[in-house]
Amino acid sequence: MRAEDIHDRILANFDRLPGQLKAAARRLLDHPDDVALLSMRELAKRANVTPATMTRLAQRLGYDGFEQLRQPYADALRGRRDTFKDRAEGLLARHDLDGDEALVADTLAGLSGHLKSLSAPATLATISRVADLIITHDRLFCVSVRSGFPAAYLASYLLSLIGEQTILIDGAGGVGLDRLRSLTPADAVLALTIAPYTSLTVDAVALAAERGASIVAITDSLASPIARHATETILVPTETPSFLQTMTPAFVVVECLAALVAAKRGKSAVKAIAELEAYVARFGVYTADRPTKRGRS
Amino acid sequence: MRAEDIHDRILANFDRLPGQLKAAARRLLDHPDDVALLSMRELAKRANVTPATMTRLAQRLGYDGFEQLRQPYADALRGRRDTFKDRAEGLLARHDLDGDEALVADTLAGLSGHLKSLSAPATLATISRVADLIITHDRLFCVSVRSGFPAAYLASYLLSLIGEQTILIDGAGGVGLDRLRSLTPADAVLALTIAPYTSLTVDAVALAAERGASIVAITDSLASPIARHATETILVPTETPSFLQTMTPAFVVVECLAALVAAKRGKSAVKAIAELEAYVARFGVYTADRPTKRGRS
DNA sequence: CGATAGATGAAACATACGTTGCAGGCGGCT
DNA sequence: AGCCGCCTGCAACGTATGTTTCATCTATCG
Repeated sequence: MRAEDIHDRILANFDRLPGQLKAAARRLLDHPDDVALLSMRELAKRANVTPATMTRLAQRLGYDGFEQLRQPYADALRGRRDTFKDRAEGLLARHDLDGDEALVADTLAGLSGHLKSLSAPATLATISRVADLIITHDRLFCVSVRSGFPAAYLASYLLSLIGEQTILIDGAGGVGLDRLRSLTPADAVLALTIAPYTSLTVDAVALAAERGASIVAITDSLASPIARHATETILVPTETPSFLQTMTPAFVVVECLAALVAAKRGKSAVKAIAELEAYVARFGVYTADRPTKRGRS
Repeated sequence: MRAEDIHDRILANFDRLPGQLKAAARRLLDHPDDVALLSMRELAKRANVTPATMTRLAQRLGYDGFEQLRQPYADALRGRRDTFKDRAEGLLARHDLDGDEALVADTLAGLSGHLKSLSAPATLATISRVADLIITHDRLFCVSVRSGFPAAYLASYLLSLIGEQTILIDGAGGVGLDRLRSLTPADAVLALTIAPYTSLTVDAVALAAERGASIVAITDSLASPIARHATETILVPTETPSFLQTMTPAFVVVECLAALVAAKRGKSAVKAIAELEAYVARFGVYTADRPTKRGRS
């Protein structure tokens, strides 16, 4: 039930309400923000009404008590962004109750909510700035290991595809951060880690900060050790109904960044792809078995 | 004093804060809405912290008590409500977004639609069957290169995390498909490629079919060369507003599979994670700078 | 007019709140 | 090693919360 529904319900019965309840109801309609942010007693005082009246209003509207009535107002203030909260009770229980498919459906619904939260104006603006930042720097070093590695790899892969100079740092072969030696202020670093934070990524950012390179942090909190050194920080949600965390929002951010850089580069990006494809085709990387002529990667 | 100022103040002192206060402060940074809408005790519980710690944090930041700290967060919430309402009214009128942000917003909207299409009953059922298939086989070989590689890596990483036997085949080091030599009908192969299809992946599937292994194909068409040999096929959409294709749906499918397998494995999955974390901690893979001492969110 | 059902306010109630004092524990310093 | 200082969890405190009870008041109808 949403706060607006409560308002509808109030208005439907408004004329039939006795005087004091009417005054109380009016207060809710006129100052919805107060409902979640003030105590019920304070609310009653401002409506010139006894505390008991507020409880009675809630009951008259069909709720057990005032607390139940308050909740929708709180949700409205949040912008109803937590999709997971109500179902985050254990994964195992859910599996027993509703079956596999319910778990998957919940996960998908939650991710959908996360994507929506990424389109908050502030995040959009940050992503756009980061795309510019990538374009205006010589090289982009992508750093991440473990769960964050797929996104870093994808950033490196896609941006290379469209002609950017990128270097993937994943600690493979035990070379650690050796490749960061050549960092200059003309370079940028894209670092990605969520709690628990990986040392390699954190060290890379610290080093990059020392060298004066620009730093883009994709992470889960402003308090993250990599966020505090970063030029730009993109915060990504990671909660799922399971105890595993999701990297999908980070992955999506990377895809958006690539699309944005491609758009800004325009024709030169398309040309870079065409060249690479021709180059790669000679080595038989791709099969001849293509479904139609439309596809490309 | 505004909530943002508080955040600045927190970040300025963050490194100097003792562990528990850090965990508490982190909660404020990451969930500012909760500060005004939840009780302090509830807030403390969610940060895995004693109620007293919250009071102490407020005092350390220069406030008399928690109530004083809460007020700015409440103000911020009231202020934002108006801007939210304004946006909700002209949501489709995205003209105010500049080109960059519109592109990102469109991409996100498209992905959101793709996620919804994944929750079609048929797809849900397939994913569930694949999870069972993984559990009932000895080992899982994850095969993919190029754009699909992140998803294959993630599958291998997550499933290993929860105790499954997985082997990642990515052609690194030029060893190609050598590791598939040991394939038996008791093994399963998770293969992933979209048009243009990569030879390595297609060859791997052909080989696996010969050997009688079970095959899960994540791909973009029933006509895909890997779909035709597959025991189970999961179709993923790949279109975006850009000329780049998206791997996000495939990535999401993998995360769902991992969650499902974890749920089916139950406690043994949790135990596997705990063991691995203890193991890995000895090598300093993770920094000490963790949000709480107990747990992952 | 008297009876009665509903509305109202005051006060009592159990509960949860935010805070504080205390004692144990850990790490850094001489 | 021994000391000191700072964290930290626990338990208790006084207070404010939301609810309920009860007595009083009001309005309506026979």
